[in-house]
Amino acid sequence: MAGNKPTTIKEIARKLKISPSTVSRALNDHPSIGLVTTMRVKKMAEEMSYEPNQTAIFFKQRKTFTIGVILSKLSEPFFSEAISVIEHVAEEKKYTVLLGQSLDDEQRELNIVQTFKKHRVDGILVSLGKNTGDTDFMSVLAKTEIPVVFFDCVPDLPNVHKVYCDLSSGMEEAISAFFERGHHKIALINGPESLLASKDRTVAYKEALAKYNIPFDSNYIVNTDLTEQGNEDAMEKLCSLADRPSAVVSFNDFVTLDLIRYAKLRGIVLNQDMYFISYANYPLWKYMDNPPMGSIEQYPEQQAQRAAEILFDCIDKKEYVETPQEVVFPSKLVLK
Amino acid sequence: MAGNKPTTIKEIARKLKISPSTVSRALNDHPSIGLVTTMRVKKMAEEMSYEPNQTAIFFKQRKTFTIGVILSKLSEPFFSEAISVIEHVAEEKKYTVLLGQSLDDEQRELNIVQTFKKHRVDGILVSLGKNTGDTDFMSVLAKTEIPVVFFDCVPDLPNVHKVYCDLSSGMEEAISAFFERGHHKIALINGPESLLASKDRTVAYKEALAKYNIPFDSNYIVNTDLTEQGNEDAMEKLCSLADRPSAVVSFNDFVTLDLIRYAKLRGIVLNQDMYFISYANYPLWKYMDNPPMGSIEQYPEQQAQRAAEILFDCIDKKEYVETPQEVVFPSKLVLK
DNA sequence: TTGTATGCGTTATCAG
DNA sequence: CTGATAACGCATACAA
Repeated sequence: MAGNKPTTIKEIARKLKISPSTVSRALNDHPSIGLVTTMRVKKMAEEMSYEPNQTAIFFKQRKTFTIGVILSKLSEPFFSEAISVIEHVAEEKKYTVLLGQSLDDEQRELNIVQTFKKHRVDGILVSLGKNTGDTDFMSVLAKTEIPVVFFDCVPDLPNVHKVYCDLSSGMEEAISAFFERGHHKIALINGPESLLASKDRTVAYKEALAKYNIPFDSNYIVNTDLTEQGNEDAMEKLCSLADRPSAVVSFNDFVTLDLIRYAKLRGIVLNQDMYFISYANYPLWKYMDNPPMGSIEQYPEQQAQRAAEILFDCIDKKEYVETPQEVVFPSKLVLK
Repeated sequence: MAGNKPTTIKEIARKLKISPSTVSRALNDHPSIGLVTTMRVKKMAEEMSYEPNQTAIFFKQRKTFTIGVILSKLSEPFFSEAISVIEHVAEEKKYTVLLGQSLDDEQRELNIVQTFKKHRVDGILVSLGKNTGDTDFMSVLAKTEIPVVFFDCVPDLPNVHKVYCDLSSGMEEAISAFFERGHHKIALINGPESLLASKDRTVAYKEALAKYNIPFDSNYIVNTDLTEQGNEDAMEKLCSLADRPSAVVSFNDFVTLDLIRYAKLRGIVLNQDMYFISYANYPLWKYMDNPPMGSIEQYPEQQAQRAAEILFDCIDKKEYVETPQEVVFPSKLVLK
């Protein structure tokens, strides 16, 4: 734990009796520097355990080789998988990842962006919080030169880069799977109405019902605030209907966990009295004795991969990203 | 998306026909600057939408207000919980978090440290990878002035700050719980032998057995490499013993998931033919129809909280951290 | 092939 | 109270 100040280029130069610029160039393998000099410099740098001061370099180059990632929370497997991919892509590009969890709080989200701006990140990847009203957030972001790519939870705006999953294909497959098995009373337990993701599910649900000529019953859509209590309440509402549904598409796997648990309390037998399909396709079902009928894959890795690639192409000023990119993956039902 | 270069202090100064230093001071509420001037400057800064260039400030102040966090992987709830706490503490101190997942690969771990050093992070929090031999990693880290605090997976070294969970108390409680229920054939499915965490478990296991006068049988300790296959192999080994154990302490909850699954395939009835207790206390058991007997809580939040606090105290050069801190939380059995 | 000079944006020191 | 100047460490245009 010696108190040595870090070595600088100047010191190497002095020791070698050459100019700092030569040292700088040698260290950066500048072609105009003689091989011998280069070697000498590198050797000395090694000896003096020189470490370039990146803060100086960042400052000078107006680049930080850092990207910021904003997502709701890492405890959701979707995001922990996504960030792993992002980190991996970043690593290959010699970039580092600054992390910000919004916890679905819009104010936090705004703070994170401000912090990222201060830190002069070279780019930002965002999955919007579940309660984010587009407007404020976007206006803060718009005022910046920093390239931004949205993924998963994307704003309903043109002129931004976004990568997301089309929920409707999965919904269609879910309703189809239910229908084929004779279900006609199919409910939707949806997230908060304010949420774009919820709206999309509602639209997709109605469309899919229509496709199979199942009449839409507004009692069959209930909302949850995604808390345990909210999930149970939603389930209770459905169960107490005179015409109880035999199949449920739920907002996501976490919600379904609560639904199944609650159903059991109510004496409802899973995959007999009631069938479930939810979004996310989390790995947890594999270990359940009695998993729900299916889950809809939303491809976190692929989304993250594409989003990161687009972001880096923005940073590298590739031409094609001058027009807003919109990449849509179809979601896909996976039967359990 | 205007191509405006960010405003600088100089430009504000020029516009106001005063010197850059005055602007700087006004912006920082320096007491020696007149109220009027301060106001004028701030107003102009606002108008020109001035944003301080942090990279310049970092450079000058030799501080980045960034800490690096190295952990094995975020898909483990332990770490996603830990990082949330860390982020929270960092946020309060106006710090940002740089993320690095080692994925239990020592080479990656080393690269991450190098990157963090380059980025001149003000401090590093590390939970060592499961396969990390202390030596290399530590020597890289030792050569740095950057304060480091280890948590959870800590090196077996003095002279470093570390926060971790004492696995033996939980083990003792687990063996006790088994013993009270009449089990005498208690096995340990442990992680790789190379791992400190494994060694600790082995020691604790033997000690606890001794306490209850249960003779130690070396056949009752089997190792897994923590892959699904490894877990199944370990289980297979135990099951094929002439004197099959009736109770198992396993490395962690994820391993137990595989064990239970495999036990079922073998026709072994959970909580009847065989009982399980594992480390981690992940929230998943709540949703299982037939959970294992218990799980041992390792307090990710508390560990992360203390580790982060100590790190920031190092950064702030609090006196007490001049001597290496060692904080140990007891682990605790939670019956399901 | 190498050296010299300059500037990135900010703040601290010293003068006024 | 305010202004001029230097300095942080590095990269680069220009000179030699």
